[in-house]
Amino acid sequence: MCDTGRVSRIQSARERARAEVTAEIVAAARRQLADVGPTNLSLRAVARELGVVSSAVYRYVASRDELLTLLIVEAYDALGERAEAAVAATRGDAPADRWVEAALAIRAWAGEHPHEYALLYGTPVPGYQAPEEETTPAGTRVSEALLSVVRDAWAAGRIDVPEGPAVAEPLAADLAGFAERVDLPAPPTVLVHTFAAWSQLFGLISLELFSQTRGVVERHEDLFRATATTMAAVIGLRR
Amino acid sequence: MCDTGRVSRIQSARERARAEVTAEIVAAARRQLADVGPTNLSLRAVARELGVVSSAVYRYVASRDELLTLLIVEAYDALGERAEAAVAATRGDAPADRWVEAALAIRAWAGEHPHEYALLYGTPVPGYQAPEEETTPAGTRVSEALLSVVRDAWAAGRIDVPEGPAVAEPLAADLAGFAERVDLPAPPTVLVHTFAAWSQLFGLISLELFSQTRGVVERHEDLFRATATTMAAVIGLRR
DNA sequence: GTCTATAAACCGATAGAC
DNA sequence: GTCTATCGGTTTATAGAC
Repeated sequence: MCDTGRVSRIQSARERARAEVTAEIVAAARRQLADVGPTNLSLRAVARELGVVSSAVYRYVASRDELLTLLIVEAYDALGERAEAAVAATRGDAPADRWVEAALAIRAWAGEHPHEYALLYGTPVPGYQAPEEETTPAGTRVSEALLSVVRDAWAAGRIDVPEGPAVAEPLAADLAGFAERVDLPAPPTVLVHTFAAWSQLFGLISLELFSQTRGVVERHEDLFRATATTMAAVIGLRR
Repeated sequence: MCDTGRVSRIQSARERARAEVTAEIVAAARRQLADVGPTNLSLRAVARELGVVSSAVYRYVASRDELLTLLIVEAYDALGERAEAAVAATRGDAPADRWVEAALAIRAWAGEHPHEYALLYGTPVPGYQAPEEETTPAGTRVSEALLSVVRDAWAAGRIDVPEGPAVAEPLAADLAGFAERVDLPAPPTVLVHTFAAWSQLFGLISLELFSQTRGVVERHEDLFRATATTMAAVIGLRR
């Protein structure tokens, strides 16, 4: 009993050390991401930066792809946390304001971590397939945070369902399934608008970050806020 | 006179041959794009595919980066042409329908050429800076085609300017400058909505193509059409 | 768990013969 | 304009000594 206690304590110390080294490896990889991009991420370069020979790294990370997966999960979690914090901090505020604040938080994170954002929402790395079981939970957090704003508003009766043509059938059923899965019992129209707002948000961030708005406009943040506000209104979120 | 005529005819024949070979090189590069991505595009592999030694390719293309530029311009032109065709084909139709058709055309091209779309609107290639003088003219075509739908509608008085809060000042001036540059004398609100629609369009395409909508919904095209229709209404385009 | 050493590839770009 | 040959780098991943 006492023995197993000591053993497990020793093992956990070992595991802690292991986790620490792994964290250093991921940190070095994150720095590397910035100047070579995800497809040229190199285990050797990571080892070099850590002042260690490449084969040593293989004791902690099985392959280049696994390192990539670690980076992706870490980034999804960081972004998700940020979005969740923004949503939590605005509990009780007007739904439209909550949407805009969440959108701004996501954009801010993207601006601070452009290469990690690109890793998540940019071009997929050729030849790399993210293991869904590991990345999906983390990847869902951001969108779920946004969705929770709409869910809360709907539950509180603070969405003005717009008039307009009903959503036609093949899509309506599809959206009903989605509504059930995410526990958001709003009509299809509201869901379509939510998808529009969601894609607008990531769309503008990507266009900004990937230099498609250069020379078009100067006040990027103001424009972003204005479009996010527009989309909150499109969903019908009250202000 | 006769001599220079012959010489120039010979030279032009030579130039034609040169252009033909260059086209083959670009075509091979385009195929390569699909399985290694833009950052790992390799002059050597292109040469290999053409059954030629790598140094031979340098007679036609100065560097790997120049090859990338050729690919980008080609892709921008193809997409631009497609969008322009959709806009031209719907001349006289309801503005809202024109927007949706143009959006669908862009999405269709992206679906048919995912890797080229990713080259244009995905993560920038690290270490590569596109020469603006060469890529900008081609790159502008798509957005200009979309913008022309709004411009035509505005000129014809077929945009319903929505009520709502005025655009605040630093942004309003910025947008006024944009309006002037693109010759679209619409109020700031309309411009904000146009930007929202534009970013929504590319946003949803990117999210689809980069596998961020997997497991969320099935009827991707229907959803895309619905959101594009929504955004046309947001701009105020009549139907 | 870190090291040396190695295998077996890959790359961009250039020099110089033909 | 295509070839051979070369320079000077890069990579993933493994084997085996310590």
